[in-house]
Amino acid sequence: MRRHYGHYLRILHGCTDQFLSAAVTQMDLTPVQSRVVGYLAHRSEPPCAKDVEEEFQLSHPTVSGILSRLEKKAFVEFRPDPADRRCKRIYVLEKGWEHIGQIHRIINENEDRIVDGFTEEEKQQFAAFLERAIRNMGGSLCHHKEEKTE
Amino acid sequence: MRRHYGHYLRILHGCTDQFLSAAVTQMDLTPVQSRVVGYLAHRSEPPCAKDVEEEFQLSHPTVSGILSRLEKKAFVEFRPDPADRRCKRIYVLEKGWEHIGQIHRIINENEDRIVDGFTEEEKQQFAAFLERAIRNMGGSLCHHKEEKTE
DNA sequence: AACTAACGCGTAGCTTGCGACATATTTGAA
DNA sequence: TTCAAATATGTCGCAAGCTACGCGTTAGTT
Repeated sequence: MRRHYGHYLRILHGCTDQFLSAAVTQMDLTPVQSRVVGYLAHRSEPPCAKDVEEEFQLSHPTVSGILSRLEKKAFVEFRPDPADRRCKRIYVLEKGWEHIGQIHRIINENEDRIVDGFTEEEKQQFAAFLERAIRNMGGSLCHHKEEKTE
Repeated sequence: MRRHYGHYLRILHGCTDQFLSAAVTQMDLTPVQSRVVGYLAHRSEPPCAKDVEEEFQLSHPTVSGILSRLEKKAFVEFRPDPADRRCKRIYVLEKGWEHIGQIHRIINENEDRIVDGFTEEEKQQFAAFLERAIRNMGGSLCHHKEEKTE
């Protein structure tokens, strides 16, 4: 029996994005923007654009656009790295910090919703399947070493 | 332990799209366009845009754009439905039929790659997890009643 | 028959995704 | 030291995703 993993993945990704969208628009953020702010905030060292690219497996023009829109809305700010003038370090500003708690809450609710009704074992299996599939497709996972906990 | 299903889904969707992209660009198609042509071709009745929206769970402006680009490239053609003047039926043209075999082959290869190394049972579980997650997020699956087999 | 609601589609304007090309900086090797 | 390669970013132009709005057609109600 032929299954449609790619088709399902496309649809599921769309649903989760829509769900996230509904919850973060009130903060003047889009789904990806909220994820990026969440990532930036949990890092102890202010990352540069390249780090965001790797974490989210996105191309640099994509990340560049997301960050510049976050800058325009005063969620983040760029400051040159004195040690390497090619990099621009990304600093989360007040407007970003204000919403961090809610952003994490919303993202966590979203995660819980995806696997609602799953047993703990099923959740573990699902995550493992996703990781295996990502590796099959040549993707990589930066292992997200929770530098800051809140 | 907190897991990152949404993050993983985003990345996995990106990887599969890239993989598909590399394989279908030679036919002058994008990943979504190839999936849509595949869908249109396996239907016995020429569907209208609304059917595509439901099958792919996409908004109508998105589908409208995809279809008009396929029309511009002469993969498909629109003809008014005499019974309902609101609808435009979508007909696959020669240029579309030429590539159908290869499109299905590429999509199937893609599916196989996603679950490479999975046992039959794991494949079944993975598909079931995806379906459950889609329903959790309010999505629906048109049950894809393979009208045409080739 | 008339009117309203639901439906299918079109368009505008935005964000997000990409490849391709260009620029400036850093690093490493000759 | 010098020069090439690798690195980080900028920008352009496109496809794909959305919401919000509008327009004509169909269907259902009275």
